[in-house]
Order: sequence, then C-alpha cells, then structure tokens
Amino acid sequence: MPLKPPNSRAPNVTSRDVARFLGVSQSMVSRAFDTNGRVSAKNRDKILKAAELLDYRPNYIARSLSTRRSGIIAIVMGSGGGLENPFYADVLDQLGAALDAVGYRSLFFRAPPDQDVDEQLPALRQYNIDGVIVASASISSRIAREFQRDQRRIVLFNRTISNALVPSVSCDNTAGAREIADLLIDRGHRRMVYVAGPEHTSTNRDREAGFLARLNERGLAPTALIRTTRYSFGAGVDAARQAAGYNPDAIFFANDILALGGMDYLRWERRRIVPGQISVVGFDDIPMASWPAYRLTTVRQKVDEMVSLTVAIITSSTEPRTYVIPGQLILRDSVRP
Amino acid sequence: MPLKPPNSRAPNVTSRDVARFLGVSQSMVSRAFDTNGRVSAKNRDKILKAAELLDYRPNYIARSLSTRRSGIIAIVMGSGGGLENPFYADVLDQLGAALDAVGYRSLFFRAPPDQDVDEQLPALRQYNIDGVIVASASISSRIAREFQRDQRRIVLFNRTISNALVPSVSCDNTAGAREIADLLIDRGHRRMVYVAGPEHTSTNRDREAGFLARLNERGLAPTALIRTTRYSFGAGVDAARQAAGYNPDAIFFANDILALGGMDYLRWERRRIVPGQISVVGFDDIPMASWPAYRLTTVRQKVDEMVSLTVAIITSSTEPRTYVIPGQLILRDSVRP
DNA sequence: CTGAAAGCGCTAACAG
DNA sequence: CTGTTAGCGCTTTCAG
Repeated sequence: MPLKPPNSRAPNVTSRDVARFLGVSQSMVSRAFDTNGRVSAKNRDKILKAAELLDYRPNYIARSLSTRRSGIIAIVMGSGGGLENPFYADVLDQLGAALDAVGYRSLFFRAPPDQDVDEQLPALRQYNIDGVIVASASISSRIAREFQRDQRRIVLFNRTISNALVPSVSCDNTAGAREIADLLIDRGHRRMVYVAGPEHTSTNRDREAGFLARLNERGLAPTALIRTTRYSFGAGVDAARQAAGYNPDAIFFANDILALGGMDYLRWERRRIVPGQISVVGFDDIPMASWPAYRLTTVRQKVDEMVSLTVAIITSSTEPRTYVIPGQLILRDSVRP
Repeated sequence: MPLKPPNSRAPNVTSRDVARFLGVSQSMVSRAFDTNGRVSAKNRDKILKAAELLDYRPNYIARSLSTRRSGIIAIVMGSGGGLENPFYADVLDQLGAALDAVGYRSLFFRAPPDQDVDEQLPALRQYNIDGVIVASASISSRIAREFQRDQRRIVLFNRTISNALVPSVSCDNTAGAREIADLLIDRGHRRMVYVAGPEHTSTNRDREAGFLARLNERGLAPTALIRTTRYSFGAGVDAARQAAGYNPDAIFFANDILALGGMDYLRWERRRIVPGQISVVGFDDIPMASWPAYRLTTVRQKVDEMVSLTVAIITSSTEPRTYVIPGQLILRDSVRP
C-alpha cells in the first residue's frame, strides 16, 4: 500500500447502525441484503427502506474478507501490445461493459513489456480477485493452474497455452490466415511476404502457421518473412521498408495496425499504388481499417461474441474450455480484384 | 456481489502462520511489512525470509478493512467519449502506468453514456477506494465534495467544474483554440466553420469559446457552427457533410477523431483537396493525426505532464488545485501554407 | 424466521 | 523493540 497519511475517522454508516435504528439484529440486516437470506418479506422491506434513509451500503471490503470473494475481475494486458493497439482498447471497453452488466468490477493490470504475467498473478491473490482475464500477455500454465486451484476463474483471451486445461477464447487465427492465403493466390499474387508480429504471441504463431501452411499446400512459398517486435504503426512502416526490398506483389501483415503503417509507407514513401501495384492485408478489423483513407481488406475478429463467451466462463455460466471463434473475411479495396 | 457459489476452504497462509512458525507475535509480523513499523532489523529480516519461505503475502482486503484505505484508485470514463476516442485509450494507458509506478492499482469504471458519474461515486465508497480520477465524464460538485470530505482524493482530468474547489488538470483548451483561430486567419481563411463536440463537455466549451472569441477579436465571425453529439469518426463525417453546405475554406473540429472523419469525407466523398481547397484542424494530437495519410495540423495535449500532475495530486505530493497545461500547436499539412 | 457469537486477516493503540 | 488486546464491517454457523 502506498504512501498515505493515517486515516481520520470518517465513520461510515454500517449494518449495525441500521440494525440499531430499527431495533433488530445486525445479522438480520446482513441477510436482508443477501438475495437468499432468510428474512421475512416484511422485515427485508423495512430494512431496505431504512438503509436507503440512512444512506447505508454494504462495505464490499468487509464482505470480501469473510466470503473470500470480491466481485472484482482483473483484466491483464501487456503494456507492449496492449492499449497502443486499438484492437485491445476496444476489447477492454467491451469486456468492461460486459462485466459491469453482470455485476462485476474490473481491475486493470498491465504486464511489463515482454514479460509474462506470472509475476503479477500472485499479487492478485492479495485482492481476493474472483477471476482474471488475460489478454495480450502470456502466462505459464503452472501459475494458471495454481490460480484455478484457489477457486479463482481464469480465461485467456486470444492466447492459448500449449498445455491446455486453462480455458481460452480466441479467434480462429489459423483459418483466417489460410483464407487470406487463398485470397491472395486466387487474385494472382505470386511474390507474397508475411510480416510477422512478436514471436512469442500465439496470435502471430497461428496466423503465420496458417498462412504458410496454405501457401505450401498450394505449392507456393512466401517470398520473404519479416519479423517485427511489436504490434504498432511504426513497426509496420519499418517492416514494409524491409519488405519492399523483395519487390513483393502482396504483403500480409500479422495485424491491422501493422498493415496500416505498411500501407502508408508504401503509398507515401515509395509512391506505390495500393492495390494497383501491391496488395496489402491485415487482421483484426479495427475501426481504422474501414476508414476511407485505407479501406483495408482484413479478417474481422468477432469481439462481441468473444467477449460474451469470456464473461460466461468467468461467471461459470458456460463450460470452461477452449473456444475458437471463426473470423470473417472482410473484402475492401486493398487487394486487387 | 455477483452470482457465485459459496467458497471452499483454500486456506491462505496468514501472518499468524508466519508468527507461529517463528515463535513471535502476529503483530510483529504485521510491523515487519510496514516500512516504518518498529521492529529490529534482525527480526524483520527473519520474518521477511520466513514469509518468502511460506509464500505469505499480506492480504490487502484485511488490511484495507482496518486502515480504510485500499491502494486502489478508480478511473472513471464515460462509455461515450471514453475508449472509443484513441486519446483516452492513451490517457488510460499512461495513467495506469503512472499509478502502478507509485504502488497503486487502478479500478476501471465506465459511466453510462450521457450521464454524469454521480450515480457511480457512492458505489466506490464500498470499495474503500483511495481516490478517483474522472476523465471524459462529468460529476456534480456536491458529490465531489462529499467524496473529499471522506478523505478520498479526487481529480478531474480535462474536465472542470464551475464551482471550483475540486482539483483538476486540463489542457489549456481555450488558448489552444485561440492559436488555431490565429493560424487560420493568418493563412487567409475567411469562411471558417467550427465543428463542436458534445455540448456538455467542458473541453468543447472551452475550445468553442476560445475559437469564437479570438475570431471576434479580429473582427470575424464563423461561417457556421455545427454540433455533434459524440466524439467519433462517424460524427466527424456527418459534421463535415453538413459543413460542406456552407462552402467553407477551413474547418476546425473540436478534436482529432472528429477531424479525421471530416477529412476523409471531404477527400473521398467530395473530392476536395486538403489543404489545397480546404484546410482542416483538430485538437489532441492522437497518434493517427501524424499518420502520413492525414498529417493533421492540431494542438497537442501534453498527456505525460498532465498524467504526472494528476498522480501527484492523488498521492498528495502536490497542491490540489486547478492546473492548466498549455497545449502545443503542431503544424503539419492539413492547413494551407 | 431471528439473535448471539465467532471469526475473516490485518492494523493500531497500549503496556511492558 | 515486543506482545496483548481491540476492533475494521460483514457473513455464517448455531441455538432458539
């Protein structure tokens, strides 16, 4: 706990105050706030009214101390590849809203760049977190299991762990990438380069594998494979610069933000016509992908579906296992007809 | 607290366990974890080691119950005008990081669209929140004061309340807008329209007032003033469509995301050359503003400075008052030379 | 259905 | 410096 002056008495109204006010026992007040606490309808009513009158609200901290639950879900994101990617800003926004809707609060954690969240998780225990959603960051299965053993829910968002058993929901990155391979080949491209995202991310692994596998199945190989170390606009322009050296007729970027950077580089630095001279494709379908200046062809991740599932797992209203949601190819104007 | 099964005993190791293990008192263990608790160096050492050995960590919930502090700061954003504006994604990211750095955690709250956060604040009390940062949402001064009286810190980020006394840090929106007025006039524009953001936001009020005032001082008046109801790309294109009817030679949008939408509309729907036929200006300097496809002239908000100040107020390491940080005019290519 | 009593795990006087 | 003793505000047996 940080640097804080001692506390001055700002006495809150407690359940005991309400009890005294009404001349009933404190535990009855407690029960009145429990949906299935045994209290006569009449008394519950009386208590709820008095509570309102006295401006009483149950203190979650105290409740949490005895129940070992907090009503709080932690959302963990890497600080590299987190909010700086608009896709995850959207994910965070939607997750927060969905969690809110079922009565949970979200505690927002950031994992240090290029480090998994193993360090952070034990700390979460200190807050009696009910569950954690790990998005855009990785975690070891050992830590994950340990967490689960503690009756805490965990779900990986767009991440998977080799050793299964820890539930996850992600986009079908492999299939999406395969579709893109087909699209590009069918449109007559033969000099294709793949711009990979950070190596340790499972999204990149799957997209890369899917794309390459499909190329191979159709008797082709990528002209080059370029690696970036982060998902950012800047990394996209750097990658495109390198890619340009191979004189490609199409570039598939591991995600949209990379693709946008690449596209801008090609158009404004190299004066290339997209898609006239070169096609570019991304993945995610972030808002900017549909902006008129880009009209990027991409694969949409169905975030709303993914979010509902994630929250359903957290609330135990669906089976905790691996879910893979198909993406949706969005044809716009960055690939030649 | 949401729907959750009862809890199964997953007994945590407590300070008492450590005490017993070492044959010292439980309170000594507690003190050992308090930076200025009176414990002999030797004993503290022993305790810290034993704690590590037993994998003991202080339970923040229990601590919070007795200290009435939580080490948690709430960040409140409106769901309209929150994360969907990249500016606030960045703010959230930086606030989170800065808070982390001083040992605080951030609880993320969203205010329902077009509603102030008055409803939410009392709920925060239930979590023993140490403070709250209100960004992109409004709050009544009554509620704010009540919160402060409770020894809780509050700071408004880019929002101000007529009745001062609640600390805030914001960009000098008025001055920034005046600079833009000067820029546009100096570059010879005479048919200028202002595209306003949502009426109830203080950022918009100040930008609008500054722009109009400066125009007036220089003997000019806007050709039109168009109102939007949200800060979004889509709202920007709609506004530009209306603006086009007035045949303006420059449009100042209340913020960047609006401006980007407007620019794309003008270029791709109306085939206008920016800035050849029409100039456009925004405010904020979000990452996309510098993308080659846009090169938007705008006023940069110094987010890092604003964030440091905000956190400093929260940690009481600086005087809680109104801070106004000057913005910085960023000249790019969307205004004619 | 209702009340009394015993904690949840920690901090904070208060003596020694 | 160290141990003892009360709570923080709520949930949860357990009797009645």
